[in-house]
Amino acid sequence: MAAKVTIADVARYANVSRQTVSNVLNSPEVVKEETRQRVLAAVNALGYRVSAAARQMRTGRSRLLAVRIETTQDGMNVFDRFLHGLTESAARSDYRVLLYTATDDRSEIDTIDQLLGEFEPDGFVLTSTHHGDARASWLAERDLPFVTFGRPWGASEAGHPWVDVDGAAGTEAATRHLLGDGHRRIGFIGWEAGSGVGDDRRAGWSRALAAEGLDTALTLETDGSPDQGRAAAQELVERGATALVCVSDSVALGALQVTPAVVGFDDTPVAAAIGLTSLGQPLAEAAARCVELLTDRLSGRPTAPHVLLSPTLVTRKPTLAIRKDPRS
Amino acid sequence: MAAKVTIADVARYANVSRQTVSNVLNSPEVVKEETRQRVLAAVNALGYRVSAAARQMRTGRSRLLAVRIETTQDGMNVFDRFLHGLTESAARSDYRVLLYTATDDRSEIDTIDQLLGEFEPDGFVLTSTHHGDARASWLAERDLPFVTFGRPWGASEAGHPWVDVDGAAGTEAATRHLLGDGHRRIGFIGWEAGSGVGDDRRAGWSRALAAEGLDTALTLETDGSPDQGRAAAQELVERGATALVCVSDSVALGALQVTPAVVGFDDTPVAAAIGLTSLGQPLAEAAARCVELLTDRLSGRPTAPHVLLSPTLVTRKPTLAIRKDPRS
DNA sequence: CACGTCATTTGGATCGATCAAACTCTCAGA
DNA sequence: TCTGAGAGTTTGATCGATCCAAATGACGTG
Repeated sequence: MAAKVTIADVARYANVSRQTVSNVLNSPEVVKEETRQRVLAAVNALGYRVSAAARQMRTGRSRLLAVRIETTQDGMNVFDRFLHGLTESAARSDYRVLLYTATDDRSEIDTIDQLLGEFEPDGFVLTSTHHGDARASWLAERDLPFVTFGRPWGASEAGHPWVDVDGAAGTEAATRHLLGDGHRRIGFIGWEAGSGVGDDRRAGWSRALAAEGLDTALTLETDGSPDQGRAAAQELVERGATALVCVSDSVALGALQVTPAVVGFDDTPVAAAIGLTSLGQPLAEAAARCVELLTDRLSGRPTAPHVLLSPTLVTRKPTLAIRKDPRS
Repeated sequence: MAAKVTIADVARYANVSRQTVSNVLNSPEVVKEETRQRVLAAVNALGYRVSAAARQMRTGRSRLLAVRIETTQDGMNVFDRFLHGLTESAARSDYRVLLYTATDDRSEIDTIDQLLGEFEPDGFVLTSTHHGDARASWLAERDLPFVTFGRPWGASEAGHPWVDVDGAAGTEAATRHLLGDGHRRIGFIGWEAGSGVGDDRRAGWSRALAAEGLDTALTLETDGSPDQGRAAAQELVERGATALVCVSDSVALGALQVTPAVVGFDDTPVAAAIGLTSLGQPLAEAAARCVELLTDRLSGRPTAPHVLLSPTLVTRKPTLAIRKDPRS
């Protein structure tokens, strides 16, 4: 294990003071070019790296962003790709991602509170925003830097930077795609009303149909499971639907057992596997924007209030469908 | 933003010295019970939390574990669940997980080197071990604490703690399961020889067949894609196979388009979605064991050299199969 | 009653960086 | 020649915890 190289070692090696080394790294413009070169050479020669702990102690900045890692449920989600993008974008701005877990809003707030005392992350990224999100208001009250991936769905939580993907635009595009294929009776399988994300996605579908003067009555609510998706699809088909737009790939998976003209949401690996047309979120970009909004705020730059990205329809032909006679 | 509470504040409040507060938290046995109570009360009253930075500065311990977040490829992997388990287990031992990305072994080593200089993680968790893994030897040479999830496949990399799931035991169980269903000609679709994981999984299959005196010639190598899985399945079925054990769910997905008697590996969401029987890894436990091995080593306790866990066969009935006439 | 022992508590130094303020030159202008 | 400004560099203090060595106090013993 190489001995720790401190700023004092570099200073000695380059025949300058500690402060000058610090200046070379943090405010190079105040240092004479010749000195700067000499110090940089010393830094390289010794393999010096600033100690995050020491720097944090003095400046109060940790260069850490904290993110909650979500529980995976049925695994048909999008979080892991977002997290990967976040880690990469953060690294590009010299930030690192610190993970934590929580079971609900309340425990997440407790964890955030604890982290603030111990590791003092410079910023937080919240995902899965929802109506009456206690986390956002908690952070906002304390004036702590954070971004949400997911817009604030309640009025009271507005006013913080966020990044989101335009679900309504997505389902609208999906519905138009089905209209283009000649479908006239297109249903929507959603979640229970009241979820911001779900309602938004339903709105896009109904907007597209309304624009054509078509029936927007063919919609049902589910708990999001494939089973309920299948049941809902069954009923909607009986009521005359020939195609279905779904609030998620999970629901779409069930629907696909009833009819092939189905569009899902999130473009999960499952969609790719079974040939389900689905709406893909630009997750790497969403993550990059989150980091951008946060780091702008952290370095005092003016920040965009929010960013709304568009999903992309990924069209596929179903390769798998319900097996009528399950053997083995 | 609540003002920072330091150990000195607590000391003043409880009418003791800083050191006594520190002792209450770190070596309670040297403090008189009554004092201990008084200090703890002060800690609660003020909401004191140790500053990780200050502690690290003095002790050299960061209470951080660093893990590389893998790229997701086709998303049919297991890493996100492992990572979640790791974060939870780490938190239970008062460690936090720090993420980083890397594109290959070399860049991962560079990143680790950099992290060591800056954030000084106390330990590392390496995943996706392989033959001639440069990362493990690099860390071992420097005597840095790390665990791998995945055993060391080369002789030279042995000697560090690891946690792994017994792939051979898994495929052996899967093969026996198929034998129990009456199959006699069971094929194996694997990866190119030379990958430790892949060879191990093939070995379990061949062991089970050999034990019954059956033919172990029905095996092919692929690049792991569903397409090649499908092609391999086609050929093996033509050569007489009635059932197939697969090295991954991805390959199995392709194989399932040829015959329904297929077993995959990893029990990914895709397997659940399409009703693919698959071998599930005990990821939460694997993660917990990784943390255990690491923290044991970090606190000087004797550590188990390694841990080998068994996968579980999750049997399902295919709900989806190849669609003969793809409409829409 | 002085003294050693043990349990408990304390003050000062320290980790490695940055802040704030002071210092040293050099050079232009009075 | 002296002064002042400005560029460039240095010194000392500080962030909040823990290490170390030493002080304090209670208690039993010869």
